[in-house]
Amino acid sequence: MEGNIESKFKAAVSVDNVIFGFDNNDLKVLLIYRGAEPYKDCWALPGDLISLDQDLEQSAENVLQNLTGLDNIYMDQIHTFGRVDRHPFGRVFTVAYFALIKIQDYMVKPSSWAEEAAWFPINEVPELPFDHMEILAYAKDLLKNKIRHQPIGFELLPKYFTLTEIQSLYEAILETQFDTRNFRKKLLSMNLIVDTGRQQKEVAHRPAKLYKYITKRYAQLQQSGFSFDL
Amino acid sequence: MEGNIESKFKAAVSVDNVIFGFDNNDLKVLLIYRGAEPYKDCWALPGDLISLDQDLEQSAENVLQNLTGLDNIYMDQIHTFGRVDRHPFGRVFTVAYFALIKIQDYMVKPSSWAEEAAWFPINEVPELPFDHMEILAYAKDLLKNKIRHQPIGFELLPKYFTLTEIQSLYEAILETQFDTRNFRKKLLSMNLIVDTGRQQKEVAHRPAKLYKYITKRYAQLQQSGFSFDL
DNA sequence: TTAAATAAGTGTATTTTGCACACTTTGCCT
DNA sequence: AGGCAAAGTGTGCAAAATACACTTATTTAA
Repeated sequence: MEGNIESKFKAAVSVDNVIFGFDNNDLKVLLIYRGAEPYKDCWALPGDLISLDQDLEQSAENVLQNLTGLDNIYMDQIHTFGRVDRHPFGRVFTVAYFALIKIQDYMVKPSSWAEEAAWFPINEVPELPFDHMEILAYAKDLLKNKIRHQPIGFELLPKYFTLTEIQSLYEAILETQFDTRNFRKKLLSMNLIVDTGRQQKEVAHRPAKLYKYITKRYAQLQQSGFSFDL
Repeated sequence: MEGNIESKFKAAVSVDNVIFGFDNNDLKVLLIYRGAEPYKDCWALPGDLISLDQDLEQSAENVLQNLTGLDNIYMDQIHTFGRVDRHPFGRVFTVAYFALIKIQDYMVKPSSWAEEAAWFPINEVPELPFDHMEILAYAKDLLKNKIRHQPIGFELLPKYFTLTEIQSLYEAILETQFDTRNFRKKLLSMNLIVDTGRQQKEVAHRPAKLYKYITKRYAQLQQSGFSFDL
């Protein structure tokens, strides 16, 4: 390293993840219970300081991986927060990410938790430390916008899902109601999901057909100028 | 400061601005000619290291202000770049911003330049150092998406503009052609711009009407569930 | 076995929006 | 006065969005 950088410019940089899940018609966020200062014994967004030999993206993935044991997850950078006084121990910038996970995949192996963690319905999140409330607000907003223009809702659903499930996912996130017939017509006309021939089991009513999302299809369609919209 | 942060986490953070302008039917970017190492004597995005007592947003605004003398400019955070080896002198994260300026306002007082700077048409940008090419690509992309859903195109035009000007702005950024009649119909139906009664002067053909953008109107309409789309 | 309960699934008519398309007007210049 | 250059303007057709209500499949309890 030839021309070193003056220490008056040196700050810490962290990543914070807003991890979304969907379950029982509720959009949920995964929070951790802080075991160390500052803000010990508070619920907060999972995050970590970035060490100098780690790429930014990599750090965000590591936080997720350490917490959930999951890999190959949809993640997206949200925004970077850098108020001078946002951290009580010194100057810390934080780069916020969001991740969408299939909550069912995660629930089955909670033994991998490095720290105490819990899912909170998006409207029952406790007061969060630092500027995490602001980060969460940004994340919700981005999710709302993104889900209408990109087929990312499927990341929150199990591999096989019903049309009712995806509709209520959209309704939960966008905080609106859709007409069932119109919603289905539009969704199916995009040819991104297919009927698998399977059915729901063990429900106390007419079982719904199970569909799956065809990842490749979207990539193909995009070439031809197709744009997702719901 | 009670619990200090270990120095193994300390990196530098900079801001880099992608400053867009529109002139002569061309979308342009403002680049500076670097007078210092690294990459001395290269054209690059204007940027600066953030000092510890400065908020992130503030730093981005300062870079713009120092370069152009302009204030109250539309700016937006794009993305943060944090590859380990992106800077040859050490670990430097950079937060990229974009700014939209009325190029005419700027052109008249180039004396305020702190460094040598020049406008480059977006398709004639020279090879840029660091990951600035990647940053520029992100910025173009964001601009393309944003301009279709938010009335930010006006930030690139003079206070009074013609319908032809705004159409060619959209055509330049989106790299498409619009039908004049349909474009005008849609734009005018949003009630965001009004005919000022003024006219173009000193053109060798029928002078066009001059319109202006009503900032307040958009805020009002948003309340009523209106969404901008072009 | 039958009836009730629950959610799944399905079609049509109307309104709105998007899109294609070509000629006339205004003012300047020579 | 005639030519030039860009501004400005309306209609018809096709596609998409919206509003709207009943039938079907399965489980559970009488």
